[in-house]
Amino acid sequence: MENKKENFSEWYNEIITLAELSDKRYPVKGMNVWLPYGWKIMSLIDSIVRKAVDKKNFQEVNFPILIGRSMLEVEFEHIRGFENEIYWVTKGGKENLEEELALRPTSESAMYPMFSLWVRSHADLPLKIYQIVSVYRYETKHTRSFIRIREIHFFEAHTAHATYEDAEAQMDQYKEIWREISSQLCLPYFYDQRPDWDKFPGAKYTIAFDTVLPSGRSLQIGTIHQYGTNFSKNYDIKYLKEDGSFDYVHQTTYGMSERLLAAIIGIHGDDKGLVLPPDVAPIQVIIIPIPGSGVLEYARDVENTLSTINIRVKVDDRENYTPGYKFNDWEMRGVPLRIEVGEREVKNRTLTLSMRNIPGKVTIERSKVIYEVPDALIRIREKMMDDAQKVFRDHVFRASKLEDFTNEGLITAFWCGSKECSDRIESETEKSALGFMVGSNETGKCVVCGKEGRLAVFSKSY
RNA sequence: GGGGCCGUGGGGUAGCUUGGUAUCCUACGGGCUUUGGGAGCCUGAGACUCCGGUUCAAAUCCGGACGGCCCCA
Repeated sequence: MENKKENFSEWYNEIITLAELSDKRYPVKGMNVWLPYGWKIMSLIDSIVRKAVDKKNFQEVNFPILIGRSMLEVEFEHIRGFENEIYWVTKGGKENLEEELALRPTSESAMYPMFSLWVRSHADLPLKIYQIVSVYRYETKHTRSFIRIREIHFFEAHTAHATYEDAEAQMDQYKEIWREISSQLCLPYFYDQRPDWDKFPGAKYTIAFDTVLPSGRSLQIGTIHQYGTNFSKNYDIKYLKEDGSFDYVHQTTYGMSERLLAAIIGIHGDDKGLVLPPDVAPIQVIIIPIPGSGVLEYARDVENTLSTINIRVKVDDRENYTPGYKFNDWEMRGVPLRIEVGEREVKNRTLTLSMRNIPGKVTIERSKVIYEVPDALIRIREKMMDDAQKVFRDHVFRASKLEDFTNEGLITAFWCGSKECSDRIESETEKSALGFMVGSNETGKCVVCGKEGRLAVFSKSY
């Protein structure tokens, strides 16, 4: 196994193959074959997301993958932001299509013509929907599993509101949703308001959730966008107000992808392999029987008990592998909690527990398993969050001048907000502006030009 | 966008300079045996990315396609 700190890129690739998350041999560039274990983790991430947004009254929908050229090509900056990375379907069988069809790169242009039909009056607002689907982007930069791919597993929420204030309140609610999701995935982050030249095409403004991987490069793991009326004016989404007049709706979106999985792999993994947050572990508890009389029955009994309290548990009863092999195997796959049972445990009515991210083994009484196991899973999650926060803090550096931009990681510094100063920083340090740090009111002199600026975050990003 | 490196069983590789029999590790099937931190022995199956060229003969040399990796903008 590669060394994670020294050789992050190689380590990352290797663990994806070893843990059987995806099969990289598919012969079309940028396409990911999800293997059962990887897909299960992603599905668990999706269900956490679903639960969090459902609670806020979002409704799940599913739009078509194909978008007519005329729907996409409403004349404004949205399409120009994507035109270089759209896959086009130009033929049906042997015939050229009368209107070419795009594989959605994101779904605004698919959804908003329908929004225009759905929204009649203020009583239809707010409209809050989401979908979890594949979107397609013809990436020209080199692809990387779960980080830069051409078929993206995409969560996208879209809303429409009567007023800008309502849309702003939605932006705050997104942050509340993200706080819940990120704590279950144990992911630390900054909120950065993207510079105008880097915001989502068509948006009024974009706030990104940025984290950092052990390579020192930042990874955008989520974005929320305020559209104002930019899209509703182009897609004609109007509603009848109480006073009888018409007005355009104000819109927002929220996007995330399998980069969440990339962040989990990169941030929590170690030189033994994956470390999965209990909430997304396909197997939360693995029971390893050490062969002996009565052991297997004892193990299965514990498995049944844990199943009844909805723990994802499995007995590894493979006969052709030694316990030592199984220990290493499941640690590599990131299973949070292991229970060892042998004749010793059977005789004493005990269980031996080993937590993936906490050294040592502890012995508990068999009769207390339904309390001890959930408790251990909580401790594992808390430790993961603490460790991740610590590493994140260790990768954030404060700079007061350009010469301080030397560290591998996120740099915080004052910046006037101009493109010229950001370009200068990029050419001299390879790091570019992720944007102003949201939530900070600190002001000071721009590290480049010396004009009045605000606290911003810089990094080399994926 | 520009430049460089590379494609050999499922994975990792040797062989390529100097053309002729394809190496090892691992994983996989069968058998015996073992099992409290990656056991051992026996045995079996499995590969030169594709298309074209040179040649008596191509994994090896030449051209192209496809795919992968890295660096710079």
